[in-house]
Amino acid sequence: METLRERKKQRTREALLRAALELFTTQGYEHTTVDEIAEAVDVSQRTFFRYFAGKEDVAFAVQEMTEARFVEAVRARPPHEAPLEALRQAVLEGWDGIRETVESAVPVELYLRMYRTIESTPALLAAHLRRSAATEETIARLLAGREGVDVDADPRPRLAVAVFGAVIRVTERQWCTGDDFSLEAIRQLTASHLDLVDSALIGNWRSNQDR
Amino acid sequence: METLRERKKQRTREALLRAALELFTTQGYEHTTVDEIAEAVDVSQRTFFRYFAGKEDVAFAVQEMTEARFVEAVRARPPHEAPLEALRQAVLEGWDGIRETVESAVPVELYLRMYRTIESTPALLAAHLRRSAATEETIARLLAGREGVDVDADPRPRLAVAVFGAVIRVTERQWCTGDDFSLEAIRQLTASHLDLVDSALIGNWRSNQDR
DNA sequence: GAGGCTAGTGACAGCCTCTGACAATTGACA
DNA sequence: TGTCAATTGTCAGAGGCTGTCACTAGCCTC
Repeated sequence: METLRERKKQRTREALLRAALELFTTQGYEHTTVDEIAEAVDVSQRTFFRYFAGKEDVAFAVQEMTEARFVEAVRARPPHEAPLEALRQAVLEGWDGIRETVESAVPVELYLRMYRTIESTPALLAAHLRRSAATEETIARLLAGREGVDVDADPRPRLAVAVFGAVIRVTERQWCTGDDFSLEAIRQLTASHLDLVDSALIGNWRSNQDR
Repeated sequence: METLRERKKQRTREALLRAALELFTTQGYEHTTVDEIAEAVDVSQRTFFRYFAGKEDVAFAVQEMTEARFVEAVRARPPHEAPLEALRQAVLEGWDGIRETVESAVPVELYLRMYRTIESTPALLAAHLRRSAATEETIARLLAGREGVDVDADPRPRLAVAVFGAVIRVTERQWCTGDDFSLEAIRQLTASHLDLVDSALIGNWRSNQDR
């Protein structure tokens, strides 16, 4: 981003992104039109579509950054680590460094608000789940390669990653519907839920009601 | 469905459903317009929207029947059964009786084709995942009630159901991308994957490469 | 069995998302 | 400064979806 042109482009994109998230989180995704976003930044509607593939695309622009970071974190885990342990550490790392990951684009506070908007907007939740599925496929291939198994012949990598992803989704959902929207809260929930999986799968929930 | 009016309505709805699924599975979901579906049944576009909330809605009309059957199957499982065992039996029952569930609306063969179309169409896959999430919430409440725990205080019901759902999704995906589209194949895959979960979570995939 | 009532329908207009085509503008660079 | 290329605005249009309104066909009562 050296030339004036590139800087201008960067600024337009960022302005569109912030305006969009601000509008989405305040008046709702469905009740925000693309014209409105473009108008807020004072560009034509056509220009908006030159920067983002669609209304949905801009809603996930920041999530995309965090997902990429997560994949990289997994890739960077030591190879001797057990797959699920690597995933666990990678997510927790992700939450720890969420500020550095996100703040270059938008304030973390806006990111967290958007996170909740996604979860409470059917159309966005659907897109979020589809995106998660795609990420899971990436991770499954990553882990399979690391463990030296064929991802298409052995279903276990995909199964493990899918189970892990399921726990993450339960966590997200509980955080969004709870009342503590702090960063610490979701980090805590993530760790706690990952610890609970074994106990949950046993299914004898009545005996040890220590929670 | 006694009066002539009601029979006519029923026939129109069914005709729209079959025409839509036929078009979706042959020329693709995105490349099929609502006008086309309406035209195939010789009604106005407006009439289509009186029977179905939208293009997406008609694509899931049959899935909705099978999901309802699944929820009922879970509800009907003996109360002493462990949660995950109840879910396992319910899905397998679902596949066994899929003919009776579906055939009243469309041929099973069309249903299975649509299943694959959903999985390979991003927009439909997203909707499918969102719908699955909703079903999982229902099941979680069901199991929690059965086991006598509070679904909002104890995350384990939701965790268990989410893990189960994750396995089902991996199964669906593998079936759709495979080459054996038979009913028996998906039933077999379901059982096999459910058996593999424990082994997958251990994460030591290299040692016993018996699969 | 005639007439009123109502559900179902078609026709039309309009909003919103998204895309293609073309012209105008603005920065880059010699 | 003048030329070139990138960026943008304007216009047109398809497709999903909704509201409105008048009309028709089935149903119900007398």
